[in-house]
Order: sequence, then structure tokens, then C-alpha cells
Amino acid sequence: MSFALNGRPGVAEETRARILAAARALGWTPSHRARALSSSRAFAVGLVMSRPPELLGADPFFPSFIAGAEAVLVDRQEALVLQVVPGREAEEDSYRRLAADGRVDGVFLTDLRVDDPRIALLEQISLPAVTLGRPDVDSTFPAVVVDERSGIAAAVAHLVALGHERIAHVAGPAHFLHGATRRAAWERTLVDAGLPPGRCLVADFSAAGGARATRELLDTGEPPTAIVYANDLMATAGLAVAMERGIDVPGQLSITGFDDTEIAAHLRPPLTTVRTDAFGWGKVAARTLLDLIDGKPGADVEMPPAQLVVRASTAPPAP
Amino acid sequence: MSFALNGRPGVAEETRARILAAARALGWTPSHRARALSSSRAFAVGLVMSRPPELLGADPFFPSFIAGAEAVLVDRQEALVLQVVPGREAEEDSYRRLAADGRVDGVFLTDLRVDDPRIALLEQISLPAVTLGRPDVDSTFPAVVVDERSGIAAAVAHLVALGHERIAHVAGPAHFLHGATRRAAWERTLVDAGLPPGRCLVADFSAAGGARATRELLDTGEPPTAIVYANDLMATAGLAVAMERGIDVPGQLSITGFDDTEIAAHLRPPLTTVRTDAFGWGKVAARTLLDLIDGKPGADVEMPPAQLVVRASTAPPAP
DNA sequence: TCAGCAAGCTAGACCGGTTTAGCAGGTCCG
DNA sequence: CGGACCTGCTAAACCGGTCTAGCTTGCTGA
Repeated sequence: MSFALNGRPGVAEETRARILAAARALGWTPSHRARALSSSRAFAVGLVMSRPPELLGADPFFPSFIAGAEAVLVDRQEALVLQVVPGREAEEDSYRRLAADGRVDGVFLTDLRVDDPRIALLEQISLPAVTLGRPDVDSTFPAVVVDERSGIAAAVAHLVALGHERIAHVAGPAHFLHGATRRAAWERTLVDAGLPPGRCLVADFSAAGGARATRELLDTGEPPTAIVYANDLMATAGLAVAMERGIDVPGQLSITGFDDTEIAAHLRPPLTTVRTDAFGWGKVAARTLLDLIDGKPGADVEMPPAQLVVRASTAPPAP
Repeated sequence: MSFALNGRPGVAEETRARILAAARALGWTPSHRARALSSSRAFAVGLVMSRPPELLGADPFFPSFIAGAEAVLVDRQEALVLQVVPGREAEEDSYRRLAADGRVDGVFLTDLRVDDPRIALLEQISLPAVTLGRPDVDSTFPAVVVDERSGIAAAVAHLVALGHERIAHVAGPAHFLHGATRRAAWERTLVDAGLPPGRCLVADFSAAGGARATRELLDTGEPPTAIVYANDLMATAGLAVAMERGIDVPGQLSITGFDDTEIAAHLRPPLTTVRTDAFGWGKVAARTLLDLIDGKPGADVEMPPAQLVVRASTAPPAP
């Protein structure tokens, strides 16, 4: 029976057709639950998000990523199990339970951290995974990588080309790999351009954090003429801080963001930012994860690099 | 066995303890899959989102709602299955498949629409559901309701108290129930205040739509002195349009939003808006849904009403 | 003393697939 | 012409729980 339905060899073509016809005639649907039990598969993949809810809401990444992943998952009859956990300890529990209960056959590892303990954890409980970005620790999991460096580098190069020499950075938390990567890319590009590295303040990707960092930068004796933010949310808050102080953007201060959120193009001035294709990322990550689960050897995948989107929040520095 | 483990009567207390101890000693974990098969339960609930990804990303509602729901679900060992569908037809399929596969025991019905066909669909395939908001059609499902009217009413009343007389509205699509509700609340409050209803433009909750509507409003011979937007995203875009035209906010134009997004308080000027407790909404909705699934009669639940948050984007009209 | 009964326990059917073992029928070869 | 072998199909074990039927045991009352 199942040979016929699942299209495996050892069944005469005519019999297979007859069975399929009968199944259709009876309106028969295979029981997903029985299949899951007998084949010890969940036919689902998991995504654990451990960010504070207000940051999840402000970041367009997850919805787009999820939509992209879903686009692939529905076709393969796989479900997406979502988990939101408040803190780090709960996070480990979350993965363990997902695996122990057999709720999922694999997970997406997002928001990669420096020396991320989850990689060892998942290897230990042998839960297949795909990492979003290349981890800095040994990993047997395939990575789906978007080069964020070149996007930030393009932003910095763009500012340098405009004539800026004091280019600061408002970074994300240093323990996040993308926070660290963006910061390193900013610094490296400045050095390569023969400029002294500007000031770097570490914030937390939140609007409040971005505003605070911006105030601190502007309070310096010799404030930067341009600020590269690690995300649009902080950049937007920074823009407001500048306005509040009567500093013209981009006349007196250039700013760039990262994410290209829906609102970025509709701010005043429209935000120069860096765009990544989260939807496409989700699609590729889902395909890679499903292939891995199916036992196909998963190789790392390189996605198109992040693109600089030049709008009106950047201009030559005031003379 | 299962009597003991699930704490049902007909088992001596001592035996129960012995069994539990043995289970612990062996490191035994009940197989979720086997349980699902034999009890024909999925131990999961579903959420189908049928919005374009870019709007999902800009709206803080879903992440907060999901986080709230998760807070309840983890305690009850229930999973959340997420589905993102591109269009209306796919939507129906999505629910049907979720039910046919027995992937979930119930669903959250969000983004309620006027004359929403999903209610009849879910009743037909007898998939338990909880509606977020009170549907305008007959429904046997419990509704978890947040009064959005009074939040909008408070915003309009606030503007009226400041002295505004031409208060326009940029609405969400009319087929969404919350779009329609917010619009009706705006209109009703104006009429109650003895003012002629201002202009209402229907947009689509997107930044581009908000900007377009704002331009159209400001292009009128006698433009409004205040605009009530149906969400923060459109209000933010509207703010940018005003700035672009050199219209001072709030000096010459007052604006209000809806959602209280993370960025709202960090715009220039900080946005007067209406806040709903999406996290709490998620918690209550999850509890209600699980109770319904457990066969407990589900009554409608009234949540605390949306609150007006007055910031600096509203002021008396220019004389 | 022993039938009558309830509480407590145990064996086994069941959920609905997947997968293996075994069986019928036909072909090939000696 | 008969046994080896292959093909295609069928019957039954298995996944790991839930849940019912029936069996033990200990106690009550005539």
C-alpha cells in the first residue's frame, strides 16, 4: 500500500494507478499523525526566537524570513513550529523540548552569537540545524550566509567618497555575531580608506538605545559628520535626535541604517540603508534544512550580498 | 499506566508515586507522537497570517501577540504552528490542510474581515477557533475583544479639545474589521462632538499608502488641521510628507497613529498614538483557545480598552 | 463460611500509517 | 517436466502511547 502511494519501486504501474484512484474516490487522506509515529518524523521544522517582543516587532527580518521559509515549506507539506522564549535559560530548554518531544525534525538557528552555545547543544541532542550566517565556532551544520560586510563596507565607502572623515558607528550588542560583523566591516573599511577609526558605541538595536548612543556621539567635542547604524530602528531614532538638536540631516550629519525597513524610504529625509533579502534567505534556509533532514549532504550556501540603498540621508559633510 | 502518569483516579497514591519515580529514574519521556496518534490530538494550535510580508514586518502586532500566546502555550506543552499565505485562495487551503492533517487542535483568527468567510469555513470543518475581535457575522467561536473604538474616540476627543475642527482620517482597507471599526469610531466621535465629519481616505496600512493619502489630504483647498491615522506606519509616513512640504507638526498639523510601535516615541516629534496590549491579548486568546479545545465552554472575553498615549505630534491648530 | 462487590491492577485492543516477511504466480533453465 | 528464481502482492509486526475489558485481591454482610 504505502509503496504504491509513496511512489516506490516494486509495484506494478497498473496497480499503483488503481490504488491511487481508489484513494481519491474514497476521499482518503493519509493521517499525518500515524505517519509521524511510524516513520519517527515530525514533518515540521522549528524556529526559536529569543528576543524581547518589542524588538521582534520592530525588526522586519523575522516576518520576511518566515514568509520565505513558509513558501518552501508548504510545498513540501512541512509545518513551521514557532517558539518565543524570554531568556537564555529558557532557550536551551526550548530546543531540548522540541527535540525530546520530536516536535520538529530540524531548526533554523538565527541571531547567531559569538561562541554560540546552541551549536554544541544541537549537535549533542542531534537535532539537525541550519545556521543563518557562518558561526565562529566549529559547526557541522550547513550555513546559509548573507555577506553583510560588503553592504556596510559600501555604506562606509559611500560616506568616504562624499568626503566624510569622522564616521562613527552605533553597533548592536557585541555578543551577536551580526553586531560584531557589522562593526568589524565598518572599522576595516575606514582603515582601508586610510582614515582613523571613528568612535563606536555599542547599543542594543532598540530605538531608545540608538537615541542614547546618538546623543552621546553628538555631545562629543568633535562630533562625527556621519553615523553608520547597525539597524534602521536605531538610525531612525538617531535621525529624531539630530532633528531635536536642530542638526540638519544630511546637511550637517549623514546617517545610514541597515535592514531597509518598510518605513525607511518614507522618512524625512529618506534613509540611506543596506538591504538584505530576508525572504530569499528564508527560502534558501528552508530548502537547505529540508535537504539536510532528508539526508542530503548540506553544503554552505552563499546568498547575494547585502546591497547599499542610497537615499537622501547622506550628503557631503558641511564645509 | 497512563492513568497514573496523567493523574487520573482509580490508581492508588502509592502506586502512582512508584510509577512516576520509575519513569524519572529511567529518564523516560512520553512520546508526543504516540500520544498525538492515540488521543487524536495535535497538542498544537495554529496561526495563519495572510498579509504581504512587508506589512507583517512593519506591524508590531504579530510578534507581540505571538510572544503572549507562547507564554501560555509553553506552560501547557502546546506548540504554535505558523502559516504564512500569500493570498485569499491559499488561505482557505491553509486552514483546510491544517485541519485535515490534524496539525492543530484549533486556530487563532486574526485580521478579521467584514463578512469573514473563514468563520463559516472553520465551523464547517469543525476546527475550534478564537476570534480576535468580535466578528460581524454569526459565530459560535469565543471572541477575545479589545475595544479599539474608545482609543480612537479618545484621540479624536483629544484633538477636538485642542480646538481642531477639520479632522481627517486615513483608514485601513474597509474590508478589514479593524479598519472599518477605527473609521466608524472616528466618524462617530466627530458627529457626537457636533463637528462635520472630516475627509476619510482609505489606504492600505502601508507607508506608501499613508504617504499617498496624506498628500491627497494636504492638496485639498482647505486641508485638515489634524489627521487620525489607522496605524503608526501610515502616520510616520504622513509625518514625513508634512515635513517635506514644510508643514510644521504639530504647529500646523496634528497627527495621531495607532499601535504605539517601538519607534513612535522616538520620532520627531514623538507620535501621539493609541496603544493596545498585544502581548496580553495573545495570552488571553491562547488561554481561551486551549480551554475551548479542552471542551470548556468559551465565553467572550473583554480586554482592557486601547489607551491614548499623548506625545508631541498633537497641539492646538494654527490660529 | 462464602457469595457479593468494589477498588486496584494488568493484558490487550486500538489509533493509522511504514516496513518487513512470506506467499502466490509466472518465467527461466537444466 | 520440475525445481530455482524473480516479480508483485498480502498479511502481520511495529511505532508508543490511550483506554477498555476483565482479572485479582481484600473487604463486607448474610
